[in-house]
Amino acid sequence: MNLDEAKKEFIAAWGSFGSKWGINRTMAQIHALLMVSHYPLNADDVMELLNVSRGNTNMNIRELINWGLVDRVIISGERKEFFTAEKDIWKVAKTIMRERKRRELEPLIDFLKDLKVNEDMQNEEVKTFNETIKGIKELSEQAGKTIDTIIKSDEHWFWNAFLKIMR
Amino acid sequence: MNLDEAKKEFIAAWGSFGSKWGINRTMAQIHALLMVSHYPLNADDVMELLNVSRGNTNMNIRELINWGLVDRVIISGERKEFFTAEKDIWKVAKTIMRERKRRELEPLIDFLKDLKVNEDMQNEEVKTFNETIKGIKELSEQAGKTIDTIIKSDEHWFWNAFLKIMR
DNA sequence: TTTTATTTTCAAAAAAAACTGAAAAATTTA
DNA sequence: TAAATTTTTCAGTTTTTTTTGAAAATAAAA
Repeated sequence: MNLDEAKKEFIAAWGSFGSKWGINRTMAQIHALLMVSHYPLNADDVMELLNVSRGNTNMNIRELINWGLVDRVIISGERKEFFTAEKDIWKVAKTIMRERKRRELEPLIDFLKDLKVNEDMQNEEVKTFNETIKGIKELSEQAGKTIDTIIKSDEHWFWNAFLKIMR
Repeated sequence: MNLDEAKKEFIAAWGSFGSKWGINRTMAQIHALLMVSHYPLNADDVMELLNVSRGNTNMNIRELINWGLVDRVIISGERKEFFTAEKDIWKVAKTIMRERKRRELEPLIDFLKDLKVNEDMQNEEVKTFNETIKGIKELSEQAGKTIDTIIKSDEHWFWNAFLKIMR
């Protein structure tokens, strides 16, 4: 397989994988394109390579920047803005975990904190409900702590430690 | 807050949380409804409680059964089928991890195995590309192994072991 | 300042996903 | 067996999400 074919396939696969996890296809494809691009690209490059409009390109790049997955790059002598993405997948994974925690897990935990039935608390059904919610809240909190630990950790340290425990 | 209000809020929240992770809202809501229901429910119950059509109810329940998140229950004397969902969130989480691994992670790993540029392999750009892909493949494999370990493990053993390592 | 280049916005269009409801199929009871 | 009930299917509809493209805003150059 040659480089261009391989890149194309990777971009398509990353787009389809992302869309199964609630990330829109174009955003995932732009991310993939920048991850495998040796040089920073500008908006026109992205438009041409992925066949998407200027507006779409602009909005999804901005969103990727908000996620911390893409950075603006200044190239001297160039008037247009250029963009790059981190290539170290471990760092990428940490960024995604941090953001999903902040955007989705933490709001869920806050919501669950206030969700308790105070009436008729000796009723079996009420007890079960409160326990189910408590279980979800605790699992979410534990997941949040785990993410924090992973984010702070060095890749090799983390996996080695994990494998040791798991043995 | 009373039980019915709390259930309603939980169902709405679970639906919205699910849809951020690529699960359709109704499917997540049916799952939530069954998780907090003290008794098995039939299709008519679900239709009425969530205000959705019979077809929608049927398809999403089937999908939840495919995921292993909902079970059919036979109630003697009843002609209709009834449904329940596991209430232990740890078991639920393990089921979801196992299924997402099987449906999404493993296909990605298989795809990445075949994705290698063999032409011009001393070229810097080709080298970088192959390394990026290799990194993604290795992280995915590691994630897969971690999921396998979690699935096999007992909840308390897992968290205790994890906390010990992480300290 | 004016002109040119670039980026951003957003209403409208297109595409994708989800949902409905009634007919068909399957199952159970009589 | 036929009748009654329940479940499933899926073409058509609705809703939601994504995308376009042109105008407006911004920034840089002349």
